[in-house]
Amino acid sequence: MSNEIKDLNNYNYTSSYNHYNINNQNMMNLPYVSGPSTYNANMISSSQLGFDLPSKNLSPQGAFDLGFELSPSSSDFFNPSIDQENGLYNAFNYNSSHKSHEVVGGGCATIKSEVRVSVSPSSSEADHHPGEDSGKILKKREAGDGGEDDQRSQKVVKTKKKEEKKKEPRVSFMTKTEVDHLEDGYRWRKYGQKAVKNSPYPRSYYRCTTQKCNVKKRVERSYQDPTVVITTYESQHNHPIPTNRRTAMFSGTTASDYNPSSSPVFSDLIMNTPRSFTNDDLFRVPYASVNVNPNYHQQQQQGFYQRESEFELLKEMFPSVFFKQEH
DNA sequence: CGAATTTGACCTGCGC
DNA sequence: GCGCAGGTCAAATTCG
Repeated sequence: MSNEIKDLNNYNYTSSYNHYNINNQNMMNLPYVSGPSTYNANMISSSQLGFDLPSKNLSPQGAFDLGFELSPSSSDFFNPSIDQENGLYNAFNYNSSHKSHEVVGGGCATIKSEVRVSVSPSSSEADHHPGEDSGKILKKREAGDGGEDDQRSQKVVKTKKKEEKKKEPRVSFMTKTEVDHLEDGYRWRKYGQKAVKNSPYPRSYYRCTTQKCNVKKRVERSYQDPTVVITTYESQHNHPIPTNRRTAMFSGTTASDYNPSSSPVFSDLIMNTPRSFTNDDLFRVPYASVNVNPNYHQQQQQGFYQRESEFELLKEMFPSVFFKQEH
């Protein structure tokens, strides 16, 4: 079975693939996860994010079930038929030229999927503490009132912010979809939208609507391939998926079923991310990616920041991915 | 009518 | 210091 997955995902292409640079942002060297997905009744009931794990760790079930709900009529995933020599660029070309709308009317169809994941320990904008936003607001309001005490407290806040910023984990996914905002089981409120430089597509900012949950996500479309949506999650959910979620995730997974160690919905990736990323050694550069592809891993061992520990880190980042495989 | 989205203004960090 | 870009706020608007 794992061989099947291998074939489906063209594991061979990974070496060049992993160096794909999207949007000229710092999300380069994105490790990716890929695998066949199953659409079932308008929902991914069993999507395999085939982390390129050592095959012994990769169960036929796939790395985990991807918790996105995708409208079959409006989305598809990366087609993993990649030119090995030219990497993902060719993947994009491939997709645009082949119009991979092999999707997926009614019933059930298995398609190939590909999602990239980037893990970052830092963020440009952190606000993982409830008070942070309010602090900002405070600043804003106080700017009008003035006051030296205010300015002093602002400085303190600023310093604290800086320290906190560095610890916020980020996870980025690249998904080939026509839907900008992918359902992941949680409830999000859009709080902003900005034009992105060099891109015709705006970036949308969402915040988890659950009280005291400070998870944010950014959604933007790649200007290089408009069919690719880059979703970046920041921080960790501190709550299960909302119970009354109309779009409860596959196989009836709801909050009542919630079990961080066993319900491998996409959201768990966030939820189970480590408490913090304080190990700067693991991340010497912003967005240093963790690539768990075995080939890539071997190839990059002589690199600067590809180390064994990164594999371990990813394990920690995605426990539901790794530990599920073990049995 | 409450919740969610839109959107212009504002804040912050960074490079020059 | 200035300008730019990213990120956030919050009033206005739209939606269900």
